[in-house]
Amino acid sequence: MEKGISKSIAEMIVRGTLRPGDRLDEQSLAEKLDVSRMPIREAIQKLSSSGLVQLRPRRSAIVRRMSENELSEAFEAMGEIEGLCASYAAQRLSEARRLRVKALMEISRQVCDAGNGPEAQEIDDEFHALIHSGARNWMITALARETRIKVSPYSAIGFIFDSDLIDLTVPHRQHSAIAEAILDGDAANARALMIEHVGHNYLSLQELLPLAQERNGT
Amino acid sequence: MEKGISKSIAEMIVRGTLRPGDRLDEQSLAEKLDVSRMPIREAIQKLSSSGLVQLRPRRSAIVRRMSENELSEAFEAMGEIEGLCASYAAQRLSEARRLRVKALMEISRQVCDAGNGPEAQEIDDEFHALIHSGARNWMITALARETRIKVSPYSAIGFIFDSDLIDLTVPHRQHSAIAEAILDGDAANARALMIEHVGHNYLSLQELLPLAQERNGT
DNA sequence: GTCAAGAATATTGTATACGATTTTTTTCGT
DNA sequence: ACGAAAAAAATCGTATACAATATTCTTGAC
Repeated sequence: MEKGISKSIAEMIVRGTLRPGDRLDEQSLAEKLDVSRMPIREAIQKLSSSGLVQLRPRRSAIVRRMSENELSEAFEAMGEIEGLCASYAAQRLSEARRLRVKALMEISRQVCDAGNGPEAQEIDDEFHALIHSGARNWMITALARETRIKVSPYSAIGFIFDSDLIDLTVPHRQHSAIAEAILDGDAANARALMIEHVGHNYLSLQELLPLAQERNGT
Repeated sequence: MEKGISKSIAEMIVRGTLRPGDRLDEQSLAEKLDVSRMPIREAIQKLSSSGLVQLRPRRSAIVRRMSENELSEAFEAMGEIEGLCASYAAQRLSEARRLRVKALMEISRQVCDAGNGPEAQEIDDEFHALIHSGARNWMITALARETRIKVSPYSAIGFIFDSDLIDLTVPHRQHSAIAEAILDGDAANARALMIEHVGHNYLSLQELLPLAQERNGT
């Protein structure tokens, strides 16, 4: 693990080990990852640019914390970006990726029937990543990925799919509809369905966030 | 200038003092900015995340260099993002910003008549920044700004408006049309015109880049 | 018992130092 | 004179050290 300090820290944030508002103490991180403070500092700088971490001069950096408004706007932005990806993908998806989309939806159906939450989580990740890269524009792909990462500390990752509160058939049906539009080459529909999908995720999150917070004691 | 090392370096890149492919030697930068290598290293890390700088393990970082394909896709992405901003701005622009847009277009007309290149450059910057923030979504605004920065080393900044090869009335007319659509609340039109505008900028750039390269000896 | 001020502690920001790796220069053989 | 190998120089990556600032703890007055 010589080469991945910022990734290690990013993972702690995305996985929820470090939660929004938590201080990133350089020394304890240095001890935990068994390097000196310098690599930690550089990693934190990088993470601040990627938006996961908030720098405060002369004080500890903290995990980025979003207000309700900011979170709302973040999801609005994510809807537009992912919608853009879906629209492009509908027009440009490679044959290899078309096949993968079809296979993924079949797997998704089975996982959904089995009620396997963690697996559904992974499928959701791959589905969106597939559409990001399917846009066939490295910068749009990068924007979509970065946007997802910024939201991830608040988003589903780690507990939404994990809980019994969610009906797995809902995201599955939405994914299916998006996949169908993309495979049909219906760009406008793919975009609209994706925006709706992201919006729905935001509503789910609003319901579940309070529960998660009381469970963790934020 | 105690607090702005990464900004200093970013400016050198955006202004063209450092050009794509140039090495970012830590020691010489440290001497030039009169600090030790540590702050320089951290600044470079930050810039790599923002996309201006390309990190190469165990070798000097260099100013990000884009292939023709990458540049083309970058402009495509920029068109979509700025188009999105224009679309949102058409629906949400605050009264203060509406007034500023009107004032800016009047100034633009005068500057255009006078043939003042550098001034036209500044107006272009403010016009786009105004639309970015006019979208009233901090994340979309941030995405648009970052995208512009990433492209800036290749983009107009520094020599397009400066040259006699460009007809200042073309961007002026395009800006006017965009402004009109936004002020009319015509989101679809505002987006379409903005995408066309960015596309036109890309075409101009393709004509001018070879000239700039031979002038600078890349 | 509570609040404030000052001392002690902890933490960040930068400099210097040194080992590791890469790049350049030199040297030697053909 | 040209090319390859080895030595020298330069440069990056990390550790340690120390100064500057923030935070916490202690002490004392009301």
